[in-house]
Amino acid sequence: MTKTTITTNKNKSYSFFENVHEVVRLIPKGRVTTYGAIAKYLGVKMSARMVGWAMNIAHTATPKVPAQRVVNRNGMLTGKIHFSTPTKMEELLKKEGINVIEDKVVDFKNIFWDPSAELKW
DNA sequence: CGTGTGACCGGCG
DNA sequence: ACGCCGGCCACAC
Repeated sequence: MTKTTITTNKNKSYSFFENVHEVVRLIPKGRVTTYGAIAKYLGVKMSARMVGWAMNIAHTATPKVPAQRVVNRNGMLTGKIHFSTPTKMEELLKKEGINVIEDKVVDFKNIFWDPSAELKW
């Protein structure tokens, strides 16, 4: 669905968005990652903003992208505002076993999942 | 077609 | 130590 026509043609080169969404979907349950990590994995570590922008249309992407597993460098749920409800992101994370306090992931560095380190190409 | 923006990150003052 | 500003790429208007 979603005839938004990202690339108009079925070119083999997938959009940057598709790549980001795919990586986010690869995040194991109970783990979180950062925009910078995803950007770095995609080869654009400097452009972490693009990852965030990709998440902006995450709700339009299919299948649903677990954007709740993506947080900023500080482990804070920066993108929770863009969810259906401001607390939706926190609830989803808690359901996955991730404890969230003050919109921040508890023991973030411990449950941090680096695609570059785990996937290693 | 050109400009602006965007859920960030990192460096510099 | 804190605050500000620049930067990168892609999409929407």
